[in-house]
Amino acid sequence: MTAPTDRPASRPLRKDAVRNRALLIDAAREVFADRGLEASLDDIAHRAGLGVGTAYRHFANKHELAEAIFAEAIDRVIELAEHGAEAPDPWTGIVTFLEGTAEMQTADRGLREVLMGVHDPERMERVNDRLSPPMRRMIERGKQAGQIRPDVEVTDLGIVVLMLCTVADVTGDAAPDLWRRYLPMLLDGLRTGTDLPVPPVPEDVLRKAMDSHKRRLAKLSQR
Amino acid sequence: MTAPTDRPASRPLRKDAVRNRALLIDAAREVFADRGLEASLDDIAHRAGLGVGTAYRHFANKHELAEAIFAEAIDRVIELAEHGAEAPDPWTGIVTFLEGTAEMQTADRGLREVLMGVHDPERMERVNDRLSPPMRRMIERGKQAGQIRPDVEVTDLGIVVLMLCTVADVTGDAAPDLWRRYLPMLLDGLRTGTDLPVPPVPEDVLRKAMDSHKRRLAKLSQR
Amino acid sequence: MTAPTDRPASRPLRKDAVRNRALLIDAAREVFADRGLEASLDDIAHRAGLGVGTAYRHFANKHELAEAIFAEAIDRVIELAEHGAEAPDPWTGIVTFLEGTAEMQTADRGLREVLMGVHDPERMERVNDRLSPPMRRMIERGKQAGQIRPDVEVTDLGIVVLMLCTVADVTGDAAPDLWRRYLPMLLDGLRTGTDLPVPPVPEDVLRKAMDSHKRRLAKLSQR
Amino acid sequence: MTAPTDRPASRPLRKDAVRNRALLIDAAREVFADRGLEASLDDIAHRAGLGVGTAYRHFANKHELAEAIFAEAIDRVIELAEHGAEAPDPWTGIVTFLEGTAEMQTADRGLREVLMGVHDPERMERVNDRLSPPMRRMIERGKQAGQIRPDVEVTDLGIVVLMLCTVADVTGDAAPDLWRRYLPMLLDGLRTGTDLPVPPVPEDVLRKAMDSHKRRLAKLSQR
DNA sequence: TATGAATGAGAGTTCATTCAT
DNA sequence: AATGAATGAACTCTCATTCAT
Repeated sequence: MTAPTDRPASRPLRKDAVRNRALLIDAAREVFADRGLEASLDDIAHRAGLGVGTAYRHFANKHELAEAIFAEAIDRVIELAEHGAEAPDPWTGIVTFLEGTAEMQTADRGLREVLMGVHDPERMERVNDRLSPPMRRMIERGKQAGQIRPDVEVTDLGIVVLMLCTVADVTGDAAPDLWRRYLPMLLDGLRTGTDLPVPPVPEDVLRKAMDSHKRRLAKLSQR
Repeated sequence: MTAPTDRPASRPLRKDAVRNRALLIDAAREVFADRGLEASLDDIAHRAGLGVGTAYRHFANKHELAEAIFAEAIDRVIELAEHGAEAPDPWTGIVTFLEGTAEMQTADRGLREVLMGVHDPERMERVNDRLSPPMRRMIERGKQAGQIRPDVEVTDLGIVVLMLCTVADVTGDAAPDLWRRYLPMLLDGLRTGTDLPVPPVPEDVLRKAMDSHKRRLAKLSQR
Repeated sequence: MTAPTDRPASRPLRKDAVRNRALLIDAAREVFADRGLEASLDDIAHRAGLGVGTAYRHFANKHELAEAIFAEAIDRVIELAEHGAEAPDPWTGIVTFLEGTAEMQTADRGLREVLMGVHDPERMERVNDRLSPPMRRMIERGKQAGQIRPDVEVTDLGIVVLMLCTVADVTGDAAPDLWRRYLPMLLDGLRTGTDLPVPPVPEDVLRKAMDSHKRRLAKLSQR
Repeated sequence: MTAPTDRPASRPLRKDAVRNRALLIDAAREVFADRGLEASLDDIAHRAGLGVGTAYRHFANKHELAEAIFAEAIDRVIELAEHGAEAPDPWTGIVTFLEGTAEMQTADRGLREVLMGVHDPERMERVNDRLSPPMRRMIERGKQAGQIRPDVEVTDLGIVVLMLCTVADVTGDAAPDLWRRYLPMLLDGLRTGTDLPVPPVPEDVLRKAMDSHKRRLAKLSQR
């Protein structure tokens, strides 16, 4: 019997177990921040002052640990999207969403990697399932308000985030705010600008593409 | 070292070595393109029809092999930059450079990864030394022609490439041309657009940042 | 040890313990029957609705738990032997004993494995101490009645059971009754048949042999 | 690239590699003999004075190593069957086959385990494919000569071997010849004897049964 | 010089057993 | 007394790198 990750609400976990789970998550955050998702569970466990087995009691595998760490962050990203979709002014909503997302990812390399895909594809699918609707709404509302060009699609929003994410990923601590320099460029692209020569990716195609991208990267963290 | 400098008629050995080096690089390109930088040296050597040992005669490391590939590709990127810097119309030069670079990276996953940074920082340094001047010229000429906004810097060009590169990396075979959709956005950003709220990164800062980024990623290939 | 010997009205605790012991044995039987002796104690405990720790309160080892099961089953086997030894017709007694034993083992994979030796040798010793006398009596009576050839020994009976047991073990659910096909062969062997070219094993030799056999197999369950 | 087990005849393996392969096989034989098939590859490699990696260069996994060790022995068992099938007197052929097989298994615990099924089911399948025809011929010829009762089937022969094998497995070194005592019993069963109350297993059913038996046991050696 | 065999650290994972709650 | 969290050794397998042939 493994991976109690989603215990439906059964027994509320012993006090020391709670503490150790927290220790593990803290340690994982630190270690992942230091050395990225390729760090070994052994290292994480020992940084937490615990044995490997304990890590495996709490998380079925590395994947789940990473998930646990970033679940919360992902929740907040989704919240950001939902807020963005409900903002009084659609355009402001989009800008706020993109800024917020980029800010979060700037602050946390682990999160960046996770959102860029070094992760379990299936769980990612679910994340996308939650992220798509508000993003779609943002776009729709922007179009209706004449703020977004008609040929923009949901996937464009995702790609924009991705590009900003890359900037943050590369500049890292050295220039943590550089992405802000490119945000307006991309916003302009969404809003006006010259014609876009290539049509957007259909959403399912993008998902599949990202899946295989992730699957590849995932091997790294799985080992 | 046996009778080194001057082997009158028996240079064929040298030729063999050259051929093997080429075979290795080709094989590495193929294998990396297929399976990314996590492919094993064994696989690469065998794809080249050689033994692992031979690979190690030519390259001290998996690192160096990747570098070699990088080197060749970078040579072509630098050529592209130099052509771009000499184009009759500065703006066209820039566009052509960016398109060419992105095209190259689209075609080869390994190259993408390598250019995105899984690499030896020092060699990268030298690459930048060669890439900077033409890129700087492109920008300067563009500014003089009034085609590029005055606050754009060399580093911006690099970042733009990086962002396009990410698009290609994620969409992969599923939508190999999608990056073209975002190129105009970013070109617009370079040309006109709203103000850029954050100043560009000084070049040395970016270099350092990318260095550490690379160092982190490099661990993957080192294993 | 708190106020041990004499707890006047509060014996319920003791009752609980008895119940839990039974629960564990039942669960172990089921799980072992399903998945063999390689099942984990965790699984068994949970099937019993108890914690692992509780299992360890009752049984020092996975060993001992298996023993406990063995013990109960062996009790029944011994009963079978005793009945067989007292049957009005000696031959019928033997046949009934062999059939009954084989039937029991057919029904329960765990029991089969346990009786085939994955077990603590010392406890086994004691089992043999109890099993030998009735088996010996069966043989003696059979000989006196002229139903059993004179050179048959107690150990032969054990070996015959073992052979039938193997048949059941291998055919499993696919042909749970196949062993019945071979029982008459072996019965014939006990009764008449050509000369047996090799003398029977002295009982102590067989015991030692089985001991080491068991010791080897026991490692499997010890892990 | 792994498991050169069946290299078609490519390069003939380096001299030291041949030596090490032999060392590994010897070590495996010893270790398996000592501690059974559950011994770890690590242990075997070190007993051979080699690193684990070397073991994995020669054999894709534990299975293949065991196979390699017993491949030869299995070949000899099959030869025995083929000789048995061609003996001038059918009955003598059968007896010789059974005796020979039992003798071989008596001498080698590892072989016993392998033939009893602690092994890769698929390869076992192939063994059976080679063993069935001669065994079938033995039976057919025996029946035609009136030496074998008409309701005996190929599977019976296999089961008989199995039973003898068990005897040898349990008595081990203590009474290595005891199985000979039971061979005549079973031979009588094949030849005359009382009616067999249960029909023989169809061959495919037995195979499936043994497969699942093996699969279960295989887990032990696979870990 | 080229080869590929050998190495061994290291990764992920499991589970019998102990021990704090 | 019962629980289940913690432990860590053990196991299989991979791969960058070295070195004998």
